[in-house]
Amino acid sequence: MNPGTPERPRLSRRLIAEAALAMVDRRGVASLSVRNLAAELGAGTMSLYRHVPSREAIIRDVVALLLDEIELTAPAGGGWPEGARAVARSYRAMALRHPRAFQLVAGASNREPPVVSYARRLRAFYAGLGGSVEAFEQNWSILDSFETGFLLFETQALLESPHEAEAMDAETSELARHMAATVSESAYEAGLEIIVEGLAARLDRGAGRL
Amino acid sequence: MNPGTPERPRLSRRLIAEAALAMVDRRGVASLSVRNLAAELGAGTMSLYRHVPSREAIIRDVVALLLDEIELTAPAGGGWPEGARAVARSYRAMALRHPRAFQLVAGASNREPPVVSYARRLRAFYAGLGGSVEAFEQNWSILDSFETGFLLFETQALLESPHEAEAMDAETSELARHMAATVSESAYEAGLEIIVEGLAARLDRGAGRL
DNA sequence: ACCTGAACACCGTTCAAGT
DNA sequence: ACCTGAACACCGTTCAAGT
Repeated sequence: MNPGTPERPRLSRRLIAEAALAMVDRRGVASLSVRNLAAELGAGTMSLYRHVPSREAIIRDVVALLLDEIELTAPAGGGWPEGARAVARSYRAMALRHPRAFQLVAGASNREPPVVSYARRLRAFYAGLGGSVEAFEQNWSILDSFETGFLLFETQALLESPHEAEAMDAETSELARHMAATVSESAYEAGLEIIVEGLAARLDRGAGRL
Repeated sequence: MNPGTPERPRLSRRLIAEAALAMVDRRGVASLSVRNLAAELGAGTMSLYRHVPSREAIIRDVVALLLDEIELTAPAGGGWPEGARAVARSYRAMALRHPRAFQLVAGASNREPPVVSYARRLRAFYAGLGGSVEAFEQNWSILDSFETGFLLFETQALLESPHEAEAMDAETSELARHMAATVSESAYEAGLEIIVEGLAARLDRGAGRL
């Protein structure tokens, strides 16, 4: 049992990613430094570089963890619109679980391996729903843009406590309050409905090709 | 005329913001350091702090410059839908002029003064169009989320040269190409049309309240 | 062979010394 | 009074010295 040695689990790329996500969730992206992370893991700074090539790679791994939390399941027989709604809700649930980390998802390039592999999962999911893969590929960016943009605003609003009305005049703080109130579950659902119905109508008219 | 002294214009908050935007446009957000910026302006690092309180404040000023580039004008008599389309196109034109800087706009909090004052301009613009200010406030986040999310993807795609297919297998690079192709002017117009029409239908049904 | 401390080239910002 | 260089407390990463 080697008593005296602390029971710290052995370093691995996965463990580093999980600790990084926990750190971002707790203290924000700015606090994620290789040095802080190593200290948190009880390791020397350079030991992390045995498992991971750079800070950027750690962030990519965090994005992969977050995208993996999105569940791709839908009620049977609902077709692609019901599938799109289910994914949108699972995406939002992930964002609200990780409001400080969500900006990493929004900022991730579509070229990064974790994003590409999420796109692959998503395509297979739509194919399994009986939808046209081609239609999915032509239109997913419209729905995804709305979801990502909305959740970026909503997670930001979530993190800003209302006590910040310090140096604001009455009209400004009223406007700020109004803006914060427009990002809500019902607004998300309303936008989702408009786009899903709009895309369905376009596809029915055979105008799905951009 | 004081010959021998270089004809460098005197430092000001505005000049610093403009130089910062130029630097981000040219070399990206990561390159924007107070030290680099001061060197570019031919000043000592600490001289900037006479005009601006922090790096974060400089970034806020850059966001203000970018939001000021969005033109709020619409063809007369078109009502709010025509106004929304005009703003959306002007927003996109700004984003494409500043693909590297756009992430600063997307990442800006709705609480920051430049964003609040842009919201104020926008509200006045819609009011002038004869639209209901209340309906605008209830629904702007849906349209704005789509636009911001889409432009975030499009500006990212714009900056990634296609030569990056290095370590990708054939299927992955094909998927990446597909994803990049879905962010285009016609996709933006399609999404815009779906949302504007959807919001118009909701408002006609009196369901504008979220 | 594997691990990691020291060192390098950067940061943003404080503060006191310079004019 | 105004300006700013030196210094402080950080970064990510390289590299060579340690085991």
